Amino acid sequence: MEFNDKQIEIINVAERLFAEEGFDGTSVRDIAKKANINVAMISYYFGSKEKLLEALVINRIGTMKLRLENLLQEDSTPIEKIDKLVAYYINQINTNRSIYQILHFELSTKKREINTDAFTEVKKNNLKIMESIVKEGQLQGIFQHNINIALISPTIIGPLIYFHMNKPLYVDLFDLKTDEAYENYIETTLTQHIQKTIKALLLYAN
Amino acid sequence: MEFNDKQIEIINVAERLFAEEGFDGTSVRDIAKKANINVAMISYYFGSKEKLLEALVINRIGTMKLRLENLLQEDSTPIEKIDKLVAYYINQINTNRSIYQILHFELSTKKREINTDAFTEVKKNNLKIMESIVKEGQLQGIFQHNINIALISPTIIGPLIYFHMNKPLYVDLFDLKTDEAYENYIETTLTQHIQKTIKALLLYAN
DNA sequence: GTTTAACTTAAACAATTGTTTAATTTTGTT
DNA sequence: AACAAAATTAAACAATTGTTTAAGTTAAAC
Repeated sequence: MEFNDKQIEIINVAERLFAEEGFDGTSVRDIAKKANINVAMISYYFGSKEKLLEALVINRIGTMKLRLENLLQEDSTPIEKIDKLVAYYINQINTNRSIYQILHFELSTKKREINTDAFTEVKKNNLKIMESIVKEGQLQGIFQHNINIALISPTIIGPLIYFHMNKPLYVDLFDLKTDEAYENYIETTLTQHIQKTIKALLLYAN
Repeated sequence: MEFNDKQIEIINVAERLFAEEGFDGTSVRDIAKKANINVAMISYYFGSKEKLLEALVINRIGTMKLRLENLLQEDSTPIEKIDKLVAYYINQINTNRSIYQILHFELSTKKREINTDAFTEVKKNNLKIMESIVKEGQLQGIFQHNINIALISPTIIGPLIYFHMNKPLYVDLFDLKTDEAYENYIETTLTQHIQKTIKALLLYAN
């Protein structure tokens, strides 16, 4: 599906508003106003508000496909690969924060039936990559063997999501007065913490 | 604030619907119908839909206060305490799943301004308890020292929340056909994984 | 038994919702 | 310049929203 400039603008505005106010908390008139278009254009271009959500989801997931294959081909150690993978995950979620927020809400509620197969596919693909890295480390005798590989992704992404969910708390605890300080904390301290956690699990846990 | 039976029933129904459909996705008529009361009763008892949400939040957080002090007083090892704490966290979130779902959405969106100070307080209290356990372990020379204690809670709760968010994925991956199998997986395998993760972090990471 | 307060109801309220209509303007093609 | 298609608009639409009203019923106090 190809979108023209106006459609892209509508999608961008919708993404921001759906993430900030929720799908049901956003009216088509809100979107129209912020996108400087007439309300009717949403139905005209997308058919309905719900189909706009679909278009948004499909469009964003399409650009979300991880290109991690190069991580595998590099001749770095499994540990280095884990570090890179974690950093990549975190960066991925941070740069696509809005759509993750939207999708996670939609996944958790029974309200709408949006097709998240593509989202699931992305996750299953990530799992495969994780699997190959861990097994390589196990073959080399570095990583432990009793590892539930499918639970590693939640152990990486979960803390980040939870951190975002409780932004006010952590802004307070770590004195992150500006958005920049907040983002910086995630990129440095939180990323390192998660890397350390995953490596500890793979290297030492029994 | 004391509630009579009818008010409690309204709050219970509202909790379920707000969690399942979102606050904005739930109409007062939906609540009234499921609670077998007249719509006007909601305004009559709570003032407004939004104040019903407030009442719900306050009421639930009130019963959420952790009683973990006994964990500290017991003469068990720091490692045992960590295991117990993780299990307690997981149980806590599972038994209060709906209100957590609601609160986390409200925390992530700018839509409404609900007072989450009590929620923050619960978390800060949990952090204190975590701090005392970790420091005890460090004093005994068991736990590592370069630990960011405030990031341990996200490392426990995050994976669980993420697991719930992606229930369809994990039901598929682990073949959890019934709700019972799903709950059982969390109580056993996921809990153990998280315990293992935290212990690895505390014992071995550097 | 009467009075008062609390509860419950159906109906009405105005505002907002997503969507459609029909008319007009813009754009591109010949 | 003439035409057709696409884009844009304001207005209208029916439905749903949260809340209020005013009349009614029930329960408790005296």
